[in-house]
Amino acid sequence: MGRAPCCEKVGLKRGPWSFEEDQILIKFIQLNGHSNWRALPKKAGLLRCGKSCRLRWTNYLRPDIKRGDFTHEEEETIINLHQLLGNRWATIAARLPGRTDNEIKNVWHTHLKKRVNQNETPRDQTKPNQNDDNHFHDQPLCSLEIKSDGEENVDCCSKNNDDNDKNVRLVELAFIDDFLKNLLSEEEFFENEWNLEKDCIMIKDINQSPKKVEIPLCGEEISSCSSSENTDDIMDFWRNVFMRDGELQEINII
DNA sequence: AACGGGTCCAACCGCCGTGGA
DNA sequence: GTCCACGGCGGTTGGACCCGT
Repeated sequence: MGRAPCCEKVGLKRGPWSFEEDQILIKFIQLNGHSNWRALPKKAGLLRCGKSCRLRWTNYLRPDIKRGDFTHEEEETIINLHQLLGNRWATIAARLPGRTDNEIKNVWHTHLKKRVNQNETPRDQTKPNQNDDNHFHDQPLCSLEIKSDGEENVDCCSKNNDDNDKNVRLVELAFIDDFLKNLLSEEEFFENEWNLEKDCIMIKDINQSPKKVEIPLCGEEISSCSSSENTDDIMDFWRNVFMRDGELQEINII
């Protein structure tokens, strides 16, 4: 017996959404939020399954969705991040406010993939796994050392950075997005300004100006961190990020 | 105008991770 | 520890649209 369907499909409408359905969904979410997608269609009076409602909202109806053609900068960002991250559309989308993973996935398959294939040089083709979506995982870009006394040291992107600083920078940015999203709400993440400093991320909270929060990038000494996160939390977070994303290639017990 | 092939993109499907009971 | 519900994600599909013949 197969897995039970995500929702009772009998009697539910499928296919393209009508204008009226869109309006019902928008109004309901504006009034009540979307804490429970499964229950939402029933409460809102929509003959759709919760998943369909969530998809419609996140990919089309959300007020912060940016419509229209991708800019050249956005396309370059997608190409660069895809080269590093593979088909992790949600992570790539996090670097492009207003763009959805679905949209990025579509633009990749319809435009960018062809362009990248056409622009490939013989030198690129000599690199191993160049065309493999997951080749990023073949490269140990980060390491975590756990010393015998319990002290840990996350060496962020310490490898492969002599020959490609740009790529390393992009990897850092991808990690930082995850990092900040873990700390901030979605609104804070997109509204607040943040900069990558030499040893830390500086976040300028626009709602509590001129407060700044410093978050160390690596396992270096934390001297001026005003965040509520303590060292252990930060180290745990980075370890979890690396473990989860598969980037952690080494755990050295010294 | 009609047809057929190619392209685009919204929507669906199924799997996975997570958190609560 | 196990089960289940749920949200999120990436892969895929199908229909609308475009364009050349």
